[in-house]
Amino acid sequence: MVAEVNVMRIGELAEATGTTARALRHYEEAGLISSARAANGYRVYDEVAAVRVRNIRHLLAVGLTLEDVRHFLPCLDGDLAATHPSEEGLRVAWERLAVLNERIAAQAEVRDRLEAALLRHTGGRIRPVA
Amino acid sequence: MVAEVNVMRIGELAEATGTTARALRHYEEAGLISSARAANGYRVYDEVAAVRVRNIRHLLAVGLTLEDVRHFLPCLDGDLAATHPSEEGLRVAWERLAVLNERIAAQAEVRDRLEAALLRHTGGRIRPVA
DNA sequence: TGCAACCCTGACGCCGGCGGCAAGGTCAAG
DNA sequence: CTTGACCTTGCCGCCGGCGTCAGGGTTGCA
Repeated sequence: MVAEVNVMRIGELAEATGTTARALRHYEEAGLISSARAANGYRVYDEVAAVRVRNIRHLLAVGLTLEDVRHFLPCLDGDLAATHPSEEGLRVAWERLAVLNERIAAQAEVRDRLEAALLRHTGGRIRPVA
Repeated sequence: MVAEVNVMRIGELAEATGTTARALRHYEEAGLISSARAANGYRVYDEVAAVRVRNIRHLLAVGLTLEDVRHFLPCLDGDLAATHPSEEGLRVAWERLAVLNERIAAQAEVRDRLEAALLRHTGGRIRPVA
């Protein structure tokens, strides 16, 4: 018997993965997911797509960009946590980590300057935030 | 005797303050600086403008936005470090500091997640950044 | 006289991940 | 038949601080 796969449309997939139809179309436009089409033109997905989207969302949530995620294409359909990521993926992720670190450091430096200036102007007395 | 003030055009002011003519027009458009006009339509500035622009740049450099700087308008023409800033200015600056802190914290959280994920995938061995 | 170096206004581009609207087509339920 | 909930493509908006054209005018100097 051929098991009928759990066919879903974009709205269902969005709800199942905690995102929106708009975002899913965006991921498709970015080349991260693909879709079959029903006779009426509607996008049709199977349950593997849900895994894929959840993996994409996970990678985005840890600070990667859509461009970065593209390098993870080969391992998006499995269990990301269990899968041994490709050298490519690791390299991209480490680079992204470095970028995040730089960005955070730059902002922290700015923050420190502002804080120092405020402390000078308040004579060192601590001032409430709001 | 009426001391002739050091009249300068936008290019000179830009160079004197370490910025660009485009930025100065932008500040003017944002209502942060004003300019007199020569007969030919060129913007004309005095040396007070240079102080003002340097103060603006300083505030931007410590993380304020152009919108924030607007609240400092009354004290932009003097020595910012020596001037006692207005309650208004202090309030805005403390709020901005809070915003910066939140933003940095959010990004740091993301960074930590990515780092943790990478450390898991490399078995805890430390991996070089580049 | 002609050129280079200034200046002007107005307007689009950028970066990223979508949100949201317009202007439709599709389909099941009542 | 109609309503309403879905779906489609396409495109502008956002946030911020400008960069960078385009398409002009103005000036000093050789």
